[in-house]
Formats: sequence, structure tokens, C-alpha cells
Amino acid sequence: MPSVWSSPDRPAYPHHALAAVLQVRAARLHVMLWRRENEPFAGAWALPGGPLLPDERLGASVARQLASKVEVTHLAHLEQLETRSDPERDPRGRTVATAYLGLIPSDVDPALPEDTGWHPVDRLPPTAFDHGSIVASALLRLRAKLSYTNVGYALAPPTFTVAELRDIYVAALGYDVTATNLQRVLLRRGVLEATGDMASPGRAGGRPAMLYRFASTALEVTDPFAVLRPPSERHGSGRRPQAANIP
Amino acid sequence: MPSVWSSPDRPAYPHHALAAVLQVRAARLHVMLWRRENEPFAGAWALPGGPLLPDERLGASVARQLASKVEVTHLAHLEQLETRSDPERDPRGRTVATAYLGLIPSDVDPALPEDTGWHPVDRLPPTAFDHGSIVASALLRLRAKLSYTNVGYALAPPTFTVAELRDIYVAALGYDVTATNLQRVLLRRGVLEATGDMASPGRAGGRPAMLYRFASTALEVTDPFAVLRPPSERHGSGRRPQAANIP
DNA sequence: TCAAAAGTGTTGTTTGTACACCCATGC
DNA sequence: GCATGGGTGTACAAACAACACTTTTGA
Repeated sequence: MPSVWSSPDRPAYPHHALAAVLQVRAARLHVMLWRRENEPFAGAWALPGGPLLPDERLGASVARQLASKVEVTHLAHLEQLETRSDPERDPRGRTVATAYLGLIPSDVDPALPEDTGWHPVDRLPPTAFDHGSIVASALLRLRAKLSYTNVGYALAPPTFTVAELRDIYVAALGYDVTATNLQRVLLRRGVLEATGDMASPGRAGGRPAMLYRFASTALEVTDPFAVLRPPSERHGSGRRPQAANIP
Repeated sequence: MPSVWSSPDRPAYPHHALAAVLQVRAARLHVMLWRRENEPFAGAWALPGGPLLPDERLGASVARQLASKVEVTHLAHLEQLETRSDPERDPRGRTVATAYLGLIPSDVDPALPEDTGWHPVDRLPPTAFDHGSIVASALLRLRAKLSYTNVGYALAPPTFTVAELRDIYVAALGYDVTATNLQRVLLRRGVLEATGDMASPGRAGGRPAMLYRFASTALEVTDPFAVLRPPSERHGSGRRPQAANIP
């Protein structure tokens, strides 16, 4: 097998896999960043990631590199985001980077290396390379998918009350959502299901809350676009169109 | 931390930019493919594309490579789709490829090189590499975006009747849409606007149709998700959430 | 008995589909 | 006038937001 290394007629580029790992912590959405020790961007914060290895796929590469930061089993969701190719993105020389979006449920608090920490997405420290804008992309992607898929499962604990879920959605979406309507929408869509258990009220009292869980922990499109749908099932074949790799 | 940059192995990979260019032709959605002359996959059909050059961004690379096939000015839309990294995707050796989705309006018929042609997406010839599944991804992306953005402008001529637009949507979506409701939805959303002109009826007669155009020829999200919207504008700040890089 | 928290009922609005009906033209 | 499309009007349904109201607990 020919070498993967560069030759004059086959220009080759170091390829990095990056992860924007998001988690709701203390009612705010955070992203995992590590502090660079060396130039370039010494002291700035960067997304975890690193070079793609010769017989690795990008998805596996991200997972491998994240393994040095957190237990990968905590990652409830991982999806490809976009590929950045600006020749100037790394001052040391040209690299191409493919970014992934990762999500961690709010109930785990993985031990992180010394140089790594969580930062609120709406108040990022100085970031290295183009990582700041990658975080912005990740945010947009997450917010979109929260609205029309069941990705919430990747941010929420295994079971939760509607109020707890509301706090997670509010943190992730960045705007207010009422528990009443959140419950109704997600139940109607079959995204949530009751566990049958109840949470005990806090010391302030109040009616005990039901515990819910996500009905599925695989990504599903739950709100196939309301518009331009195919003719209704009454006469037709009943097939709805594939609900898109949004992506 | 040891620098990966100074260490001897800094694996690099040839990177290809590919384009799945779609156009509605004769009431069917087609994709542009060229026939490979040489091994591997000699005789199979491939997406246009080629190697990323040393100071090129991926978007520019796709545009450059497409220029050898069609006039790039015909490309009404171009967006990044996804990056494929399977080590086995090219039997000659490892490559990474980033695919783009391109759209050409139905009223142009660009001259193509000898080896290049249009193929209905629902009846592809044998395809090279992973290009068949990339076409499938492009299709899903297009269909999703037709429903909640104004991408239609990139498939339609500058002006058109609702019936003509309907035919384009039907071809692209792969299921039936009524002209009546398509018109209503797109007008209500402000996606379409009347030109004031009329089309002359065919020789079979019939009421003359109004000519419409897309109000904007830049990609816009026209149906920010109907769900989990922020509190209504009546009291709040009125800001809707960023409508996502769907992408 | 009161405050706190959870959940349900109800109403109004928006947005879409379905389908009947009216309109303008060629022959 | 009549066939052939084009366009509008109306009815119906689904999905959601808003908000009042009821339920169930702790103190």
C-alpha cells in the first residue's frame, strides 16, 4: 500500500479531529476546553483533539483523543459537525480539521486532567485557532436538534422530573421554556415516557414530581418538517419521506 | 506534553474535495457524474472532484474542480456536506474526502465534457468509491432544506409559474405536492413574490398563470422550528433563536 | 392552614392539508 | 360554449403557547 505521506503530485495534509463536548452544568451550558501550554496560542483554550492516525476513521479518532480527557462511555452522543480548511488556521503550517459535536449527560461529572476544564459557552475564554467559531457551530447544531429530535437524552440524566429537564433545555437553548408546555410537547411526540416512580419533594414541600425518561436513547427525528409533507396516509402509501440528515 | 509537531511522525493524507451537483432535468432530479477511464473503478461513475491544493480552502477547491465541468456561475448554491475518512475508501491508499452539495437551476443546460453526464438520482449507474452513498446524503440534505429553507431558488429558473415550481419540488422531494398548497405556503412565508407578469397559456388554453420569483437568492431559514420556540414577542425581547446551521 | 411545586384543563392562534368552486384563456 | 389549466375561498385538523386552576406535599 502506498504511503500516506505527501509526495509532490499528491499533496497531503495533517488532519486533526476535534471535539466540541457540551454539558449542562449548574444550569449553564459548558464546553470542554484545555489550556495550551505551548505556542502557538500558549495560554489560550483549545478543543480536545489531535491528529488522525493512519488507519483510523475520524469518528474513532475523536473518541480515542477524548479518551485521554474523559471516560468515553460518558459521551451519550457524537456526530460530525464540519471540516475547516483555512490554510491559515494553524500558523505552524497547513492542517485540515474535522470537528465533532459531543454531548455528556448532566448527571455525570467526569474527572478531567489538570489542564482541562468546563467553560460556559456564552462566556468563553480566549480560544486557540478557529476553535471559538467551532464552538459556535456546535451550539447552533445542538439548539436546532433539540427542537426537532430527541437529542435531549444525551444531555439529561437517565431519569428526571419535568422541572429538571426544563432546566437543561433552558440552559442549552438559551431562552425560557415552560415546564408545562415542554412536558406536553415531548409526551405528545412520544419522546418522554413516565417511569412510574416519583421524586420526593424538597424540604420546601410541594407535590411530588413524576420521574420520566427518554423513550429512546438513539437519535431520532421527532418533528419531521411540518411543511411540504407528502399527501396524507388516507389514500397514499403512507410513507413519510426520510427525515433527513439534518445532518 | 510532548509536541506532536516536532515528532517524526506527523501523518498527512491526500484530501479530496467532491461535489454532488444536483439539477432537475425533465421532471427528475439528476446528479452530475463522470465516467472513470482508469482503475480503480474503471467504467464506474464518480462525482466530480479532485485533490485539495496547498493553499486552497475546500470550498474554493470544489469550485475550481467543478469549473472544468461546468461554468461555475451556474452553481446557484454550494454547501459543505460531510467528510469521509474510511481508510479503505480508496483502494490505492488512504484519502480523506469532503463532499459538497451543489445545485443548478433547471433552466440552464451547461455543456459538459465528453465523459460527464447527468443521471437520475433514483437510478444511479454503478458508482465508484463511496460516491453512491454521498449522493444519498446529498439527497437527504436537499430534501430537508427544501422543507424549511428557501433553497428552492437554487433549483428554479429566475421566474416561473407555480405549476412549474411544483414540478421542480415534486422531482426533488420525490413525492407529490399540490400546486395550491405549495403556493400558499411559500407565499405566506414570504419566500415567493409575484413579478407582476403573466405566462401565456399553452395552445390547450387555460387561464394565464402569474409569474413568481424567489424573494431572496441567499439561503434563509424560513421555518425556524415550529417547536420549543422562545416565549412570544408580546412581552419578551422578541428575539427568536438563531435559526441554526442545519447546516 | 398556608406556601410551594407539579400537573391538567381550556382557550386561542397559527399553520398546514383537502377540496370545492370560481376565473381566464384557446379553440 | 366548453375544455383546460390557474387561482381563491372555506372547512377541517394538528400542534403549540398561554394561563388559570387543581392536586399534593412539607412545615
